[in-house]
Amino acid sequence: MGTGTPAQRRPMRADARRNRKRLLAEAAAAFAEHGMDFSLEEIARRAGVANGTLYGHFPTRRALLEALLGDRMRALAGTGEELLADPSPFDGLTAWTREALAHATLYRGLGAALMQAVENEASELHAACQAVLAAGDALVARAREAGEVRPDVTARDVFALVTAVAWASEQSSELQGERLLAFTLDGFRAPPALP
Amino acid sequence: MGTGTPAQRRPMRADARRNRKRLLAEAAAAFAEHGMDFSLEEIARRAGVANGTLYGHFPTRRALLEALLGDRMRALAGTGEELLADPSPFDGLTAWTREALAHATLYRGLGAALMQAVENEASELHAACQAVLAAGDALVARAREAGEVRPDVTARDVFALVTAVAWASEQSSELQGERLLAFTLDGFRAPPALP
DNA sequence: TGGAGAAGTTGAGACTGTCTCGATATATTT
DNA sequence: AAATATATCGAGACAGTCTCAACTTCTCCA
Repeated sequence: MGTGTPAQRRPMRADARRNRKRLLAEAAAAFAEHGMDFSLEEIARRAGVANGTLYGHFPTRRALLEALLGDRMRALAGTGEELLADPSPFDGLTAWTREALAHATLYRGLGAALMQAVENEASELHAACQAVLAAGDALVARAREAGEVRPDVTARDVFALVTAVAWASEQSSELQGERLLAFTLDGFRAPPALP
Repeated sequence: MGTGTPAQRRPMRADARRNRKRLLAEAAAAFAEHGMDFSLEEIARRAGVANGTLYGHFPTRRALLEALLGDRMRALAGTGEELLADPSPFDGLTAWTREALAHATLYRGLGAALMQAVENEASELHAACQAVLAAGDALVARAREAGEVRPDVTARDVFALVTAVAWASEQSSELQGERLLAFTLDGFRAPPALP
């Protein structure tokens, strides 16, 4: 039975691959429509497979959600790398956090999975998180060297706070999210040099 | 049947009051032990009442949780008022946020209810939230007048970000929470005056 | 090409949790 | 102590998650 990760010994059987794809597609649709609270049974039904098949591919609800999230994360890592080209390091970082906020807002409710994947090596998402952190690290390091952020800020801090802000703006409003992000970024900014 | 709020016409019947108290006590215990994921049925069983009785007092899981949270919130508002006596306005605010973080950490998982109660006037918690916001407002206003926080910071911003940080530290670690709170507070701090 | 065996699918049903409601019991009032 | 308002009871409807043994379909190799 599929483990969720690409099989190690042999490639997945053709029908299995097809079903997996359909399940993910339906899950994405349902998620976009109802947020976290969709029924797995319904996903299976809409994908035209039996209930048990879904569980074969994704043992838990979380596994399904995580598979869904993986692609997004990789995209975010990509954006981070592009933003290294931004002439202003701090602006680059700002733009990236804004992007991350948008991501997290789109995938409302999944922030928790994300935060835990960062720590948990066993998670399907861990690799994707590492990629995102690496991208963030590059941005933060560049801004630090330019003296634009406090020396003790890490990519992990940025990631955590942006995810937290996204969570908060889920609870209230997107506008509030923008506001909070602004304050947060100011907290990261280096105090003006004294000399 | 009890609505959750103290009855308006007559006082609650003696047995009802007793049961309500027991239910809350059991819920608090279960919550402390298992977090959000305890079964309402079990609460009823442990309180020695039938399932339906619980639902009579608290129509939804959320109602129960909110009732539980109310006391805490009032306590937090009280602490806020005391901290108005702190000689340094910013320190007072800092201490208050730390207190709030501890609260939110204790009541892990309830941040969402809190955030929504702020906005939602129909919520049982709304009044308690207002009290907290009022206390926060006083602290923020004092710090603002002393030129210690940015002029555009509101109590609501502080509340939202602290709750968000609490959420984040739930997902990873308490240590991380302290760190994030420090950055956050720096984001609220007024930039040093220029003249 | 065909058939053995691995890989995947199926769907009924066990289980758990939420919530409803008519019958029933208890407190309070007069 | 009867009348009435107020609560409680608990079986069961319903929905969701997840399991498993029987079955089907694919793949590979002779």
